[in-house]
Amino acid sequence: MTIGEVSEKYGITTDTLRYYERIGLIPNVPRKKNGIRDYDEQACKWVHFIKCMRHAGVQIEPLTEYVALMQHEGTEERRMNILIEQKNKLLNKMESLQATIERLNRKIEGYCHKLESK
Amino acid sequence: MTIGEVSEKYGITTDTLRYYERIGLIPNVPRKKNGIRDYDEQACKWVHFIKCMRHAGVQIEPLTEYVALMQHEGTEERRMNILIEQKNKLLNKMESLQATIERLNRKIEGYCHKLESK
DNA sequence: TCTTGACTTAAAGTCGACTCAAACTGATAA
DNA sequence: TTATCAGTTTGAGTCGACTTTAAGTCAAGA
Repeated sequence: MTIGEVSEKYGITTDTLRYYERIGLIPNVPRKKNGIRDYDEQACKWVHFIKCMRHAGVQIEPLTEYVALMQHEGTEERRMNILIEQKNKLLNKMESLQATIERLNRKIEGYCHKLESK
Repeated sequence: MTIGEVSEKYGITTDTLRYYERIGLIPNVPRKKNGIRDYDEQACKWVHFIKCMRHAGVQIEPLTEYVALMQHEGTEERRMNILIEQKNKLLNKMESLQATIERLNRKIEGYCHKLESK
């Protein structure tokens, strides 16, 4: 799979894909003889994973750390801890998101009444 | 209330409070004769609202627009629309957050089993 | 009176995360 | 054969959201 196809498939620009690879977010992308990227299933899975995490707002740094650890055995516990920490951050976000949505709903309700009664 | 007290109360640096005011996020902050800010209840409410919204990731631009509209009557519908749009964005975020948390949970589960069985 | 500390402004700097530009290669279609 | 297109690299530029800095004012305490 070329970089263009991967870009299409996951909705990430080729620039960003190359950038991610450069900083160590997408490991082991195979190349053809001429140096052109030829994503295999593994690489695609990484792209998908990273896309998902970034979309939820997980920072790049913990992700690069996790990806780096994946290249070595015996790092399972550290990897898990990274995932747990990030999950907790997302849970906190969920809460404040929830609270804010409710707050917005109350405000919106208020406007509905005002506009109706005119 | 001085800017220092407001900063303390809401956990926002004085720098950020002044920045917010400059770009129109906190309207009508009263001043003493010597030009020093003296936040009243109204101003504090704005600070609280903005803090809450920013914390949930609402962008500054729609917030400045909303704040600006609040200075004029007859803009209720436009204000409401801004709030609705932002709420929908937050709902989308919630969904992808939810999905990502579940994904992380499954991965973490996997590591748990691996580590236990050692 | 001197110093300390909280306040003031406007402009420049920083940070994370891309995004674009320049200068290149190599394959294919008109 | 020319030009078009997808790909390559590295370094610089951009964007949103602050954050720091420089250069000052003002009031209170030692």
